[in-house]
Amino acid sequence: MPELPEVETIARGVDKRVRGRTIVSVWLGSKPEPFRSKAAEIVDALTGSVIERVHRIGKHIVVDLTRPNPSKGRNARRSSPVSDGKHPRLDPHPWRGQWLVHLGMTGRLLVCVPQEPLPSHTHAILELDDAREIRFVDPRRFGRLSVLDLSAPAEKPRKHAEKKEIHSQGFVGTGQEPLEISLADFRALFRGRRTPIKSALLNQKLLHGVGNIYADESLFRAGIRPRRQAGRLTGRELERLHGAIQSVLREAIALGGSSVSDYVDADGAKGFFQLEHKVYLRTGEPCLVCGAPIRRILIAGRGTHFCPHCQH
DNA sequence: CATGTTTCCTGACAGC
DNA sequence: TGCTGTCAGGAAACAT
Repeated sequence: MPELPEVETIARGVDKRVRGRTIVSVWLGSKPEPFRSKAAEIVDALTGSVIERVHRIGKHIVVDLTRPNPSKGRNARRSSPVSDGKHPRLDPHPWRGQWLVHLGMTGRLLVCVPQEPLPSHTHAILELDDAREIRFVDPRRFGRLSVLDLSAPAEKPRKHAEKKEIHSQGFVGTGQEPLEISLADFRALFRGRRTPIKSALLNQKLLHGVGNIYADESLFRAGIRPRRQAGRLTGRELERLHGAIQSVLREAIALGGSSVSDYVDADGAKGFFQLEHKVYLRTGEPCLVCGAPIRRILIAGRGTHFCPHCQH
């Protein structure tokens, strides 16, 4: 299941491969679940657009798009410079947009040549101008695709804008970045919350990017039991947790993420952080620090792994 | 508002 | 072998 380190790995890989390319055509599958925007809006936003950059915010892959010469009437601008046919000048006011990809549980974003056999559960294909394509594949269909039109008038709030996920400059995510948040802000996130710390870590409106694997691994590293009330952790414990989350995520990114179930990066390569897991999916196995059997409980419907001896 | 529960999906796996 | 049932889990929708 792709969490922050996996999404970061994929975004970097896709960026390296497709930055600067133009999307020539778009195919979307007929299953509706993966599409958060209307199919026509996705096709409109992507077709003919240049991929300026691919990056990560929370668990979302964000693809920045521009289109120097809008073709659709809705996007046309009076100020579009007229090309002289020889010198395609840079438009000072290009159409701008973003393609947002959430991989859910089983989503993949792959860059390959069209000759590569098409996996089943392929929901979107973007043909590029260098005869390669970007494929979105997701068997379980928990993943989501959407587009943002950043050139739309700012007066009328865009979709999701009221949820404060969208800034005028684009998608900003649902919560705070775990790798950037200060200790003071981190502490403030949990103040007064009675929910278990594990649930709070999974809440994307607080921190975004941490999922089940890294919540469990971080709590183990910080020596904190997952059922502890978030608001009752001591300052010292929150400081350990803040450090644990950041070190776990950084190490995982360095190893290309964790390949459990079927996670692969943009090249189809696996990560290696699953070899470093201390508690996740190790139910009944001895703790690597003290030897006590790792326990598994259910919190907020999620399998939660911890060492009953090392975590308090 | 805060928190807990249900729902969506398919592949993997257990049991017969 | 092949069927059926169960389960996992991110996040939105719904309930309390």
